[in-house]
Formats: sequence, C-alpha cells, structure tokens
Amino acid sequence: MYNDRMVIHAGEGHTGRLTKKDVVSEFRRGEILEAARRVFAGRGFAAATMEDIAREAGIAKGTIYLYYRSKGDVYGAAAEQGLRALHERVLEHLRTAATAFDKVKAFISTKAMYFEDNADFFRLYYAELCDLAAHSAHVHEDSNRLYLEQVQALEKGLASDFPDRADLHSVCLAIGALTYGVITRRLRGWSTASLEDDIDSVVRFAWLGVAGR
Amino acid sequence: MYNDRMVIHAGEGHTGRLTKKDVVSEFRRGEILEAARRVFAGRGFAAATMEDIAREAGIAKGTIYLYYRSKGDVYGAAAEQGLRALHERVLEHLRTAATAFDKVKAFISTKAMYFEDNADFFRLYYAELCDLAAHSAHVHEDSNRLYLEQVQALEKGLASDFPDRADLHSVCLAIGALTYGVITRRLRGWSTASLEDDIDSVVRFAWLGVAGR
Amino acid sequence: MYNDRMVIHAGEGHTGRLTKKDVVSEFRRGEILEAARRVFAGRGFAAATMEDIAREAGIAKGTIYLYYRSKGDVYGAAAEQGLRALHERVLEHLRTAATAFDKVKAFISTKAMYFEDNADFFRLYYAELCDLAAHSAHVHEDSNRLYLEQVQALEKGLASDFPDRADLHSVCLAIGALTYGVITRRLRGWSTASLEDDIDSVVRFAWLGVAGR
Amino acid sequence: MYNDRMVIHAGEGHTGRLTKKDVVSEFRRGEILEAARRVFAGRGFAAATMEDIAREAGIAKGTIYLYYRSKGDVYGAAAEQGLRALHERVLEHLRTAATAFDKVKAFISTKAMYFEDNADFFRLYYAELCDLAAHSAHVHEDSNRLYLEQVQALEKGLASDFPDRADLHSVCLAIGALTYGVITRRLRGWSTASLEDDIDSVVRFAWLGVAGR
DNA sequence: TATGAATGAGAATTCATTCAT
DNA sequence: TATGAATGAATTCTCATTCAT
Repeated sequence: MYNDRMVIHAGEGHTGRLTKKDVVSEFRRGEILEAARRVFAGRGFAAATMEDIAREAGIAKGTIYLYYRSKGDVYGAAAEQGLRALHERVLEHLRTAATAFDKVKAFISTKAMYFEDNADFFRLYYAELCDLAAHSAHVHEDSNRLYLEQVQALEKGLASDFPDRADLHSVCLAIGALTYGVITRRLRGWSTASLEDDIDSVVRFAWLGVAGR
Repeated sequence: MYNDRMVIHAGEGHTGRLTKKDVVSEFRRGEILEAARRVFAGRGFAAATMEDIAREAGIAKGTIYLYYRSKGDVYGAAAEQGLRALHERVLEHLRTAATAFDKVKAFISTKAMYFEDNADFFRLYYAELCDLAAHSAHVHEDSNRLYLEQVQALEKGLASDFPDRADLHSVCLAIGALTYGVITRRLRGWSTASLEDDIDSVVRFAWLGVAGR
Repeated sequence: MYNDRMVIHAGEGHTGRLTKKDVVSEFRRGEILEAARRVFAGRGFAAATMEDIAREAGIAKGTIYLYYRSKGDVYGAAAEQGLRALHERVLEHLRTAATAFDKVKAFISTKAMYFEDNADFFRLYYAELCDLAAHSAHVHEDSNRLYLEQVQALEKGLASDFPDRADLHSVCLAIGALTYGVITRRLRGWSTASLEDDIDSVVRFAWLGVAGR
Repeated sequence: MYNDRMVIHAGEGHTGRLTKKDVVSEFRRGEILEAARRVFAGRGFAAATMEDIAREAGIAKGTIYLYYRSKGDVYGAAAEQGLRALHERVLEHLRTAATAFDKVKAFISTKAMYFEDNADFFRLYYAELCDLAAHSAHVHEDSNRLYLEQVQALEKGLASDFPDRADLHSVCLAIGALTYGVITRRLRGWSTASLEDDIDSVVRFAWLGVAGR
C-alpha cells in the first residue's frame, strides 16, 4: 500500500482519533479508487488517462495527486483494494464451509460471484494475473501471492478428506483455472444460463476431478 | 494477413513463382513479426514502442512501415500469425486422435506445448483472450472465433462417445480453462514438474470430469 | 471560430459576464493566433512547426493544444480572424463612402492599408486566395466567398452611378486585382513612394477604367 | 543499326556532338520536370513527395537523384523552365507588336494564354511570385527579376507613345496586376466567358488607364 | 484543499536521401 | 544507369505531472 493511513477503528488512542478531515480524506480516496477501477478496467492501464479518472470521479486532475503520487500509484491502490476484499471473502467462506464439497463450491462461487458483481474489476485483476505489462511490481507480487494463498487455503481444507491424494496442489490449481474459466465465459456472453447454474455445472465437474477414483 | 503470397510448393505454375524479392520481403516480415511478438509480449501493446520493435529486429524504425501500415497493424499480424498456427495444429491433432481420451489429451497437450515453445506469444494471446483493451477488433474477433472453433472441434470429437452428456459444451469449455491453467502455472514458475507430467496430471483431472458418472 | 464568447459590452446580464478565466483564455488565444500568423506568413503552412509557433508565442508546445485541436485548426483560426476583420472594415468603409469615386477609393485603400498594417497576414491571405495547397477547405471557401462579397458590395455601390455599364462585375474584379497589385508591389519593396501616393496612383488608374467612355 | 549522332546545336561543348546518351539524359530530365511541375502545382512544395514525382514520371525514386541533387533542385528546375519559356514568349510578342495598344494586348494575352495552357504551372509560379515559403532563393530571385523585366519591356514599348506619362512604370505594374487578375478569375471558375472575351475586357480596361487623360 | 492551465518528454508516423544490387 | 529497400531526422500530437492561484 502506498497510503499507510488505514481505516481507524474505535478504541484507538488520542493521536489515532478520526478527525472530520480524515473521514473526508478517506472518502476522497475511495471515490478516486472507484473511478480508477472503472477506467482502468475499461481501457487498460496505458490508455486510461488521469483526466479520465478525474472526470469519472467528478474532481479535478490535480486533486488526485493530493492523494496518490502517480498514475501507477492509483493503479496499485485500486488493484490492491479489490484484491484484498476478494481475498478476505474467499478465506472467510472457505473457513465456514463444512464439507470438502462445500469448500470446493465456496471457492468457486465466491470468486465467480465477486467478479459478477465487480465485472469491471475482473479485467484489471486478470491482466495482473496474466502478468501483461505489470504496471506495479508490488501489486503483481501481491496478486500472485494472494492467489496462491487462496489455493493453499482450499488445499488445506481438502487435505483431511483426501489425505492420500499426492496431487492435491495440482488439483486445487486446476480448480482455480476452472473458476476463471467460468467467469471468463460469462463475461464474454458465451453463457446463457444463470450464474447459479454455471457455478453448479463447474463445481460438479471439479468435484469429479477431486473425488474421482 | 497482409502478405497473401504464401510458401509455394513444387509444381506451381509460372505466375506463382517466388521471386527473390518475395523471399526477402517474406523474410523481413517474419523478422519483424518475431521481434514484435517478443516486444508486445514483454511490455504489452501500449508500452511497446516501434523503436523497441525495430531495435529488437535489428532494423530501422522506418523500415517497419515499409511492411506494415501502423503499430496496430504489426500487432494484428503478429497475433494472427501465432493464432492461426496454433489453430491448425490443434485441429490437425484432434483429427488424428483415435479415442476420446486421446482427443482430450491432444487438445490440452497441443496447446500447452505450443505455448511452452512460444512462451512470448502466450502473453499476447492471453491478452487478446482476456479482452484487455482489444487493440484490434479484427484480431479480437478472430481470437474468440478460433478459440470457440477449437472447443467445438473437441466437442464434436467427444460427441459419439458421450451421446448422453447434455453438458458436453460446458465440459469442453472447462477443458479449455484447465488448459490455460496449466500453461499459466508453468509460465509463472509455479510448477517444478516436467511438461509431460503437468499435462498428464491435468488430462487425468479433465478425463474424470468427462467420463465421470 | 472555436470561441464563441466574444467581447461583452456594458449592461449585459449575469450569464453573459466575462469571467477572469474567459479573459485569460481569450488573451491566450489571441497570443497564439498572433504568433501563428507571423510564423505561417514567414514559412508557409507546411514548413511552420508547432514548436515554432509556441516559441514565437513564448509558451510551450502542448499549451497550443489546450486552445486548438491541431495545426490545421490554428491555421484556420488565424486566417479566419484576419479575414473577417478585413471584411468588416471593407464593407463598413464602402457603406460610408459618399460618391462612386469615394467607393472605389475606399475599396482600394482599406485593403491596402489593412495589409500594410498586417503585412505578415498578407502572405497567409494570399496563399489562400491563390489556392495553393488549401490547408483548410473551410477557410478557403470563406476566403473566396468573402472576397466575392466585397467585390459585389463595390459593384452595388457603383451600380446607380453607372447603370449602363454591363461589364460592371468585370470592372470590379479588375479593381480587386489592381488592389492586390499595389499591395504586392509595396510588400516587395518595389515602391519608394508613400502608401498614400501609391493608392492615389492606382485609384486614378482604376477610376479611368470605371468612368472611361 | 543504331545511330547516336543526333541534332547538333551551335556552341555545344567539347566534341560538340550530341550522343545518344545526351539525348536520353535530356529526355529524362524533361520527363522529370514535367511530372514535378504537375505534382508541385497540385500539392504545393512541401506536400509533394519525391515518390509522387517518380510515380508521375513513371520512374524510380532513386533515378531522380541521378539528374537532380535534391527536391529543392527539382523544384527550381521545374519552375525555371516554365518561367523562362513564358519570359521569352512575352518579350517576343512585345517585340512584334506594332502599336501601343497591341503591346498592351500582347502583354496581357500572352501571359493569360500561357497560363491557360499551363494551368498547373500557374500555382507554382504564383506561389513564387507571392513569395510564400520561397523554396529556392535562386528561383525566387529569377521569378522577380524576369517579371520586372517583362514589365519594363512593356514600359519601354509604351514610352515613345506616352512620353509625358511620368507614372508609366506604375501603370505597367498595374497592367501586370490586371493580367494576374484575369488569370486567377478564370482558374477559379469565376468567369463564364471565353478566354478571348475576358482578355478583350481587361485589355479595354487597361487601355483606358493607359490612354486616359 | 482544490483547481486546471502550463509544461515538455515521449511516441507514432513520414519522407528526403543513400546505397547495394 | 536504374532501382527501390533501408535509414533516421523531423514533425505532430498526447498526457503525466507540476504549480500558481
């Protein structure tokens, strides 16, 4: 993160008190990131201009520089925000899933639904994942790391049920691939089914691969 | 394709004769596309400069414009070249595969091996597939179309063996996703196994999904 | 004209008020056009560079693009500005001239004096008139149209005094040609007389052609 | 079979003999100049490319450089050729004109007819005359000098008939201006009359100015 | 804080000229 | 001589970043 001022929770000490200024500032950052995400997703990093982002956010170009040091910075923060939100949601849902099947389903559906809700962010995320012109080494690392952490969390969840599968890591990576497959398919309009049906379909396919033999 | 004069085989008539000029021209085009592919793959479309491509090809910037009209043109040609080569290889291997299992394996391994051999092209291809800032509507359409054609070819190949699977299309798309998963995994260095082992592993996983139940 | 906000006179309502921004903007546009006119006149359209114009105006290259969309745009605006100023002056002076002789003199002297004062603009104007590589179809049309309107205004002014001259239009075009002749002669330094003397001389010549026989 | 002994001109160089080579060379130069004139007239100096000229002449770009050192050189030669042809014709016709009126008519009609026949050259000529972006100082000087020589020749021709006109030079310059006026008018399509009628009309106008009072 | 005018480095593209064949 | 592929300097235009208000 380039901005080390995070949301501050109740019970903080004196110096940590949230002033009105902080709130406004945090609000601005959020607005900018929201706008940036839309713009980057729509045009890609290079084709997006600071002017575009400013217009989308309804502020002046110069104002962005009061909150972020550079275009790359804005990109990094926008990517990271979405990345972490997804990450936490995935880990949380994996944690609360009871059975192995539920875990597989939680993994796939949490991601699919997140991107269905944040379709614009998917492009940005995918671009990072596929490493194309990594605009921020930092984000790229994060992206990779968080992705693998999610896969490992799934792996761990399934380990007790499938103690003899030596290839469990590969299987989980495959499930990750299937997940992105279903998202892509839907974003391109190749699917006419409901999100739930698509998820069910791919979960079933994945489960065969997991439980098979 | 901008050059409609292709490799000419023995026994061709007079008008089809390859002049020395044609050969040199074809060679230059090849050099440029080779260089372009590397540069686009490394930096992405927008960040790549014509200067970069020229330097990589060991020629002057202006020379590129003798063979291609614009940066977008070079991109389109580079993408298309690789796209079609892969496409033909996939269809051919699917044709010659005997059993359903062989077809699944042919689909996955042909693609995986092609990209292992043309790692630099993968980024370019993936960028198109994932639609990020489609630089050439033409290429993007082609890319989509060819991809779906490959999936349908696989589907057709499996249809006689699995006449009762209503979800065969979804299954084949899933196999497509798995294929890209294994390629990505390897390109990122997440895999320490041999290419053959990785392919076998994912083929086995895919086969469970196809043949299961 | 790209700026439709013109000078605003006293007594205007609220919405029409000239803000400070407008004034600055108008000032910049003026500066740029002034510089552009000098540069285009000196080197011609093609040889003039945006860098030249920027340097002449004492601003940065990019700044020009804040006010005009392209080099052709700057050219068009510079040409149009001068064109219209001259046009209005010619029509006004024709209107207030009492006799036919005065009208002829007004036509010639207004133009000659305008170009003596705006020598740099003359080249630009002349280039348009002589159609050489019309850089802006719009300007070229305007230029032609305004020129003919001026000639027709003269014709109309003389019509009542010379109701029997069937060739009045030709005569007026000839007066137009004489006018450009005197301007050219002076700009090239072929004349050592005063502007007034040159004008008188050509007016006398023209008047002979008008009133003769 | 082949005979390289061609027409021999007085005052020729060393051997004095025109070889076949010379003839071919002269022919090429002519072709190039012809093409150059058309291209420069159509697009103006800057917008014309060597490629354009080569294509128009039906030869290769490099070949032009065997005959002329640079683009400016080609321009200079093309302009000069036309310039001198016109010049000689004007002087010749002035010489053979019997009366003062005939001289005025000869001056005007020779020029008007030359440009009517070489409409493409007019632009080039005019551009030089009006000094816009003088592409070759040499040509520009020539152009000016030849023009004034023509005017002076007319002046001399009229001098004996109008020994008391102190302003004869101005009058002749005015006739020059009228001449360009009629040419311009016709090239723009402002005139529906025949060339002869237009010439007669302007000659009459001019003669009033000359003989008037 | 917020603004947006100004800046200028940087990129795509063109074309006069050269040179190997 | 003739060719035309190759070159790279020069030009237009864009946009991230700065800064005076």
